[in-house]
Amino acid sequence: MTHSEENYIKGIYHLSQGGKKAISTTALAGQMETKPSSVTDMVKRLSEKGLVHYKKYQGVRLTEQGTMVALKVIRKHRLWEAFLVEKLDFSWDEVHEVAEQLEHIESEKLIDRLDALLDFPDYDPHGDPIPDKHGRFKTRDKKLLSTMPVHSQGICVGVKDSSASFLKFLDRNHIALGREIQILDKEPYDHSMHVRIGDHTLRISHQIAANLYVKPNP
Amino acid sequence: MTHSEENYIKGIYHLSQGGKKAISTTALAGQMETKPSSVTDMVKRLSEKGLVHYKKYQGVRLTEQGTMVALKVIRKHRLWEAFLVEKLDFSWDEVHEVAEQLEHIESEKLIDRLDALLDFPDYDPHGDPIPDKHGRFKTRDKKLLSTMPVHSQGICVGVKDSSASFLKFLDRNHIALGREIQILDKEPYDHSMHVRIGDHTLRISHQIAANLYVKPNP
DNA sequence: CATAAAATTTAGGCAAAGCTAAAAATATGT
DNA sequence: ACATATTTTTAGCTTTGCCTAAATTTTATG
Repeated sequence: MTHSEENYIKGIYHLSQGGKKAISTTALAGQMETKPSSVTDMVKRLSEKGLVHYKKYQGVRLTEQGTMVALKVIRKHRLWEAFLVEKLDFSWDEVHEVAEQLEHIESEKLIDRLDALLDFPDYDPHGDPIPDKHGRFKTRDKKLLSTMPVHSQGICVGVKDSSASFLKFLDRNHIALGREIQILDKEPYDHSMHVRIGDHTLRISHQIAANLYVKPNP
Repeated sequence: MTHSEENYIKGIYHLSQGGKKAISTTALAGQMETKPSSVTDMVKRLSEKGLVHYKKYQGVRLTEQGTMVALKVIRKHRLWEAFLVEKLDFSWDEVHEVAEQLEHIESEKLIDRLDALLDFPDYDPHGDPIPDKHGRFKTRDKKLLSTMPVHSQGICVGVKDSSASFLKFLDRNHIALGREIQILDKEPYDHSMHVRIGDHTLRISHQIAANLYVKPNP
């Protein structure tokens, strides 16, 4: 498997999340930041290797085998992110780029030892689940902050957008995974909200609330 | 820089060790396990990028810039090897392949943090010096065991051949870096020798002795 | 339902990195 | 010194992965 092939597989997997319909060439081109014609080329190669189902003009879907490849790459990516944060003191907005490179290193032993070194973590620094070596992972009860009712509260457990700019915004506002968050008030007009994080409060736009996952308190 | 370019630069550096003469196309092809015609192609590219001096039929030499690139790749390679042994319990015969991949990861921060995590090691698991971030490294007083006189003794500090088979041989015979070694006797006929390692003795062929570095006791 | 718009594929090219076979330059041996 | 052997380069082809432009298929619209 080339790096490029692995990246396409991962791209298809991400676009497929929450829906098992075929992914369009254009959508995949968008994800991969490339041209549709390049996608067509690659998708044919992947199809010949049995990693995707592909019929002309019908879009693309991962095969069983392709899904396993995707989960392996994602496992590596997320374990490396955890390593960078836990062992090398990277901040959570710095890890993605480096993990994009590290995820292509081929060594089962390496990744299993890394897993052990980190004490078999279930989630990466952004709250995304880390598949185990068989591709299984824990899903957790979480909702976007924007979907929660006034006065409800919970624990911040993940981000939907993991861009550096969003993560830095969260840092500046003392919002970190594991923190308790409570919705004090919601503004119907623009859907902004007033929240309490730990012991101080702030106003949050809808865009922010729609990218932060919270595990609601029962 | 592509991985392939980095590998060629590293290959030229290794062949240049102990001698500043130009490296022949054939020699480099041997090192890179490729054909001379492929070497010619690559060497032209590297020359255009200012990484090597190259004149047709005259062989190739690293420029100042090329040498810095080589030292950076070697630094990464050796730091990763140290990491694999120290933190992930790899044995010294398992690290090379994985480090060949890891050495191409591009992130200054990553490599500096790794250096710190390992407490700024001077040598890798095979006893080779690790260049610092400016390309400087410590050389140490060492001789091949085969060149040392009868009754002399010293400490094992490195290997010339770091193939898995040689390293496994050393393991099986309780020869590890840091161990004291003493030459009890030399056989003039085949240059084999009788040595003491720690508190037991064994017979060693010339081929073994010619691949083990020892720091002689004064 | 015909036709325009959008999506997709094909065709043809390019650069990297390799290969083989042939040509050219250098080295070697008598 | 000259013929031969060896080394090195060139030329032309392959694959991967991308591109643009053109052709084709699907979809959407009046």
